[in-house]
Amino acid sequence: MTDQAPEPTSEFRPEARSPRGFADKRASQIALERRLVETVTKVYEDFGFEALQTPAFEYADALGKFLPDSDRPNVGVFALQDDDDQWMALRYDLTAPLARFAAQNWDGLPKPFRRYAFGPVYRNEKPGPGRLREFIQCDADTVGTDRPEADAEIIALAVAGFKAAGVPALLRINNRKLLNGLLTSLGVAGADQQMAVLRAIDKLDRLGIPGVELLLGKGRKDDSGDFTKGAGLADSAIRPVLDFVMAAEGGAARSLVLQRLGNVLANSPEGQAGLEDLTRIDTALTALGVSDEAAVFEPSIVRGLEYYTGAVFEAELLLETRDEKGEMVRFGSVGGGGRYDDLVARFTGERVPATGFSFGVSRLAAALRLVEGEKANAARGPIVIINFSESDMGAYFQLAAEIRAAGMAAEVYLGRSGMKAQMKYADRRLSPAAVMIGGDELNNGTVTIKDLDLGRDLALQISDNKAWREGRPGQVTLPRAEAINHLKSIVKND
RNA sequence: GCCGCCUUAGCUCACUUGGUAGAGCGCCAGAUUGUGGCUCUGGAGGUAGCCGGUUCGAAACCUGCAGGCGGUACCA
Repeated sequence: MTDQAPEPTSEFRPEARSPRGFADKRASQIALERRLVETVTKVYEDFGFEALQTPAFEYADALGKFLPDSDRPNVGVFALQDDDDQWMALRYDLTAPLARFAAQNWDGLPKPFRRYAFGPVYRNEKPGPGRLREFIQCDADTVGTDRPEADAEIIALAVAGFKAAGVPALLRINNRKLLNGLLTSLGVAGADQQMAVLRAIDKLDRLGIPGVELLLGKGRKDDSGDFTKGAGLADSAIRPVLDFVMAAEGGAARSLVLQRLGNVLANSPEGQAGLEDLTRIDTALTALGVSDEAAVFEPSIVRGLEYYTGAVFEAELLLETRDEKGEMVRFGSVGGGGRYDDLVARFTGERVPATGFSFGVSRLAAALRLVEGEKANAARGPIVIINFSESDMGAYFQLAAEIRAAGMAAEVYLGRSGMKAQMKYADRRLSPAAVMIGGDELNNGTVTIKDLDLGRDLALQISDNKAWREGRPGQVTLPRAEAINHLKSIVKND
């Protein structure tokens, strides 16, 4: 075989693409997500939560109701069968693994057990904008106390987390007991009808009162002509539900919402129990310094249907987000949580009350990028040492090592392009400075340092190319011994 | 999952009733022996999402599939 060239026709060339719903992240986004995780976990630690990491995979039965069945093992989760035939699945949140961990280690844990966790979770479902199949969450949970004050503390924690991250957000709080009490007092008994009513209530923010009214009754036809079957409530039952849902109208303070709900739920014992919980949450929140502007009661918050047993809460972003075309982008909630008293019992049979909050790091980062723009979070590059000649490589590396030892990032250009391209490279990396050690500098014992930010600013006033080139804006030549100090002063001014 | 719209260069988009493709931006190079911007010049880059059909001829018309967007359902 003399011809070693590959035969293009017989070669398989895969298309370079990322899997649907999975995305690459570049430096600026990683930095932003890291910043969010760091600030939020700091707040969690200040509240006395300890770190816990659990694996990305769990046995599928530990993840709860989305068990892979033999026909469709991958609905909702990414599941695979281990070599011992057991089904494993990638976690879809951080709460189910916590329940498993708590059940497994219960006797050895200090109780109540307070832990935080962060990391990627995976959901095998239809992706969309701001909705990926892999994303980062950051959770804090308290396991082992049924006090409403534990819920209040979790809410205060979430509020503090958003505040520390510099993100304006509103926490909206409800209690499942209110919803259950309402349904019972209206005589809505069937599980299907209960769920239909809850789903209708959940859509208040999107469809408004008229839409909810239709969904509670016969049903609703949407813009695309699709018909959604309603809950089929009688008119006499729809009215109290609407009264209930409207209790928070007009940005009412927490105490006023409680008062209004007291009237709607006057003859429901479970509803009264829920109101008692919320009253204690309100008292605790006030003591913790969480105002009515930061956290409100909102009876239309429902969240997951078979999961939460008491308080539920959701965080809404108070920023106007627009995409590149200036179109409004609707972000869903950027965090949520609530009380789940039955999760650990799935493993032990013993009811262990628990409550927690999940901070939607990826979604929040996506929203912030839209608001702040790509450039705001752009990562700075290293100081770039221009490469003139193979034979002087030693001088370049020596300086690079010195710069790093002084605590700054540095890199010797290792491509094979000419000087112009190297300057362009440094520009594109957003480097603070480029350093030149050419023949002239080596002969004279000097270095030439160009402040790229300063040069960029000066260039705005120069239109003539010759003046730009010969003026060498932002550039100085100085003794080699002064290089580090000069670079320090440039980097410090960033 | 269901309904609707869309898919042409890396990106944003053109191409009068079917005659095998263009622009702007970006990228690379030169003008400028060792200088990122500006300006000018040149260059690379496309099996028109994929498969089939209609036709002498399809980017354009039709079927199917895939992907994207919007709505709806679901959302631990």
